[in-house]
Amino acid sequence: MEKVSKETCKKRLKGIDDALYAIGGKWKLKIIIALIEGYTRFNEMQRTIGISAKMLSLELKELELNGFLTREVHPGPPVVVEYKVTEYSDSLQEVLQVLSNWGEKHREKIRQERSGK
Amino acid sequence: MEKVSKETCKKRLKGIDDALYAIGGKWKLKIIIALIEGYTRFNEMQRTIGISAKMLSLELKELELNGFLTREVHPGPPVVVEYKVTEYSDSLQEVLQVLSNWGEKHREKIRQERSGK
DNA sequence: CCGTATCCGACACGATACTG
DNA sequence: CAGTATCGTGTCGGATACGG
Repeated sequence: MEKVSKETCKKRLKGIDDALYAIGGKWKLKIIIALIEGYTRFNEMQRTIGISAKMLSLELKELELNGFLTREVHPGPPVVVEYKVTEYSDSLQEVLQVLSNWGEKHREKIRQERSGK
Repeated sequence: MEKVSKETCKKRLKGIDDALYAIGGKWKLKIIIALIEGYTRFNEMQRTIGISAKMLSLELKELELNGFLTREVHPGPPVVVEYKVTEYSDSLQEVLQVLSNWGEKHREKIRQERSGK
């Protein structure tokens, strides 16, 4: 012990790799949060997340392809487009929770360090 | 209910934002894993993670500045440089575990979908 | 062994304008 | 409202070479 465990290390690295491939980047997790919290419309999400239309459009397509959400077009008029999370996105709830909590605590730590100077 | 809860949404978005700022990107989590698993040397980590010397050097500096690791130089000869995780990095254990597990399951899901065609 | 320096391409991302 | 098109910029990150 004390020394490197190559197997578990490789396994964890691989897992992180796969996760980042699917949900890495600046926007994907945020979009999924917005969807989970109930946002369904394009412009609504754009404002909430603070993302450009271009990026949102691109990311939504990727997320749909990967099974995280569905895109429904309700013929109008007015035509309405709704984005909804799939059940599969629920598997991310724990990830979201843990990561968001950590980020919150981390921010708090940074804040204290700066005021402590 | 059913409708958007703006408060919790904003809070989660902010948390994710802070987290990604500190540990986002392609390499930081992987480096921390390698350190936690016991790797301490530069070249060792480089090979294990599959990262270029340039990026590893850059990321190590950032991680040190943010309190995730320490850099120890043991005068030689031969001179030995060791990188070690700080206690604070332990706060990431849960994040790492959850994310890595999710990634593993996700990969498995993708694999099955492809073979199922 | 532990890096730094330099060059370079790819692309992530933003801003803006425009369309049905 | 829900996007697409275009343009421009910065950063990411690999390859290579080099130095203590």
